[in-house]
Amino acid sequence: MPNQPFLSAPATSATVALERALSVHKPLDETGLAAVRACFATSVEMLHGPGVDLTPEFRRSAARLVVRGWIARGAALEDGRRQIVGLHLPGDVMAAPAANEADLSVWTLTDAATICAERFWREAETARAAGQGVGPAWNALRAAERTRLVHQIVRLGRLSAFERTAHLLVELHERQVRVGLAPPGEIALPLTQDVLADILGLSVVHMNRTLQQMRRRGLISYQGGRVVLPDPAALHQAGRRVAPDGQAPSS
Amino acid sequence: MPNQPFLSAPATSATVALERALSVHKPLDETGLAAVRACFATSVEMLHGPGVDLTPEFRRSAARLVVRGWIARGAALEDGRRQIVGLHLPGDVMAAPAANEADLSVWTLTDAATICAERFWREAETARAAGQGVGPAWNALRAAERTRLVHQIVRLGRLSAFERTAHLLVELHERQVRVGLAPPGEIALPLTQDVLADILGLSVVHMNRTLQQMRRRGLISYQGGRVVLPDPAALHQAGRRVAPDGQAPSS
DNA sequence: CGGGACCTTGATTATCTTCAATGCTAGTGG
DNA sequence: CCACTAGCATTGAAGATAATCAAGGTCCCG
Repeated sequence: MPNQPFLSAPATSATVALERALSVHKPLDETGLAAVRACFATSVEMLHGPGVDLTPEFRRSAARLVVRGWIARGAALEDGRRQIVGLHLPGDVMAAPAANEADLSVWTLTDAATICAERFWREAETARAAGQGVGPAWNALRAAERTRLVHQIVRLGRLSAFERTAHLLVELHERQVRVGLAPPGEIALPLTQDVLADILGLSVVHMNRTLQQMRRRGLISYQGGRVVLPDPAALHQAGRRVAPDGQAPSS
Repeated sequence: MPNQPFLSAPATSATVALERALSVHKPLDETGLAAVRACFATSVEMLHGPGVDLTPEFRRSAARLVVRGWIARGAALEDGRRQIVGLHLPGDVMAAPAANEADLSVWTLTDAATICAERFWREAETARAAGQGVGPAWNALRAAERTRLVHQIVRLGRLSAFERTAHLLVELHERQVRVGLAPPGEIALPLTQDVLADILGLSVVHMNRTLQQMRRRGLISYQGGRVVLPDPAALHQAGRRVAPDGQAPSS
């Protein structure tokens, strides 16, 4: 259990995922591309094992780019309950939990690699205020992050366990397909049901049963951290309607 | 039911609440004060009745300052379910729902007055990127808004109805006391239990019973839109622990 | 007085949690 | 190679929490 981060080779291509994410809004030209890369030129990738608290990293840099792996941001209550607020995927720029979010922490869910993004953050924010360069794209990324928070609230507040699950999977699907992390109809999901439960505000047991229900209905199938969505549209529909407790088709 | 907004006198002092909110971080000097006021000098206050959708207003201006009244931002599902994502109080600057938040809407909960804040928004964002003028204060306000979203997620995901209610009340209390909207130990709460239920992801019936429970335990008392908190610390505690179903002390 | 908005109550049902096992698989050390 | 363990998925049973359904009740207002 490597609690101690390792250093890795200086990474010039570590920004590939970020470049893709920014390009979703509008493809970056050569100048923009170079500017983004320059922000990470002197930085060194840091490797983290799974289940590692990233708070120490954030003490040194207030923003980090996810190069590889899945990272969770969430709160842990005194009595052991845990709520994951959002997920960070490769290409995401994570801000350190703010001072008024002292109860929040950020930790790795899988093996992961991150890199300091303070310089990029500053430059992107400036560009945003000016509406120049990566500004609009960066703005779109930040807006998408906020929208995900809002969706999380609606999920937890008003959707049933079944709907929540479908809704989350659809969101992850769109998010991954958009930046090329997964082909259409598939999701990379290297998460235990335990973690999924903490995202969706459910108990592990109920999470398990809900996933079984979705499999029985043929909405999903999965193995080894890879989820297949035979009919994304149907799943999308399931995320916005109350799911009647239908009979299992098998015998 | 005035669905049509009225115009009111040009408002120079409409920014009082905003000035207070900004000053929480660091008192504004004369220059800063003047700069803020200048952003609203030529604007006209707009009056809205309760229960009015503000989407049309946002079509004309992407940001509005709440001068008076309570405003909700939330999503309505096709089948009638409704989840309020956040509340806007006097002094808040509301951004129009983003393009990727098409399912979101903003509506008044009480009589309200708003004013266009596009110019202020632009200037504040510039100041923020530069770290000058109202930049830091504006940054703090925006961070606080994000923190409230996060808290909302934790509430809905992992707190019981009782805890949720306590947690929300504590948050509203701190928020109002900070900007002088309520004296310590009190909260202005001009909301129906129906609306509270839509904030906390509960049914109206259960909302009602939960509030009764809190009253029976002496944690709150209220009448006419004004909640009294005899012991804010106890309420705060109630927001972070599972509430055992104790007996009512009366009789 | 009637109507509407809101609060309250009781009874019933559904959803979800908790508790307690069991099984499976991969990794580990003998 | 095999017992041994740890982490994860799964299952059944029981219980808690919250939703739903269906009435009343109160207050205010036209």
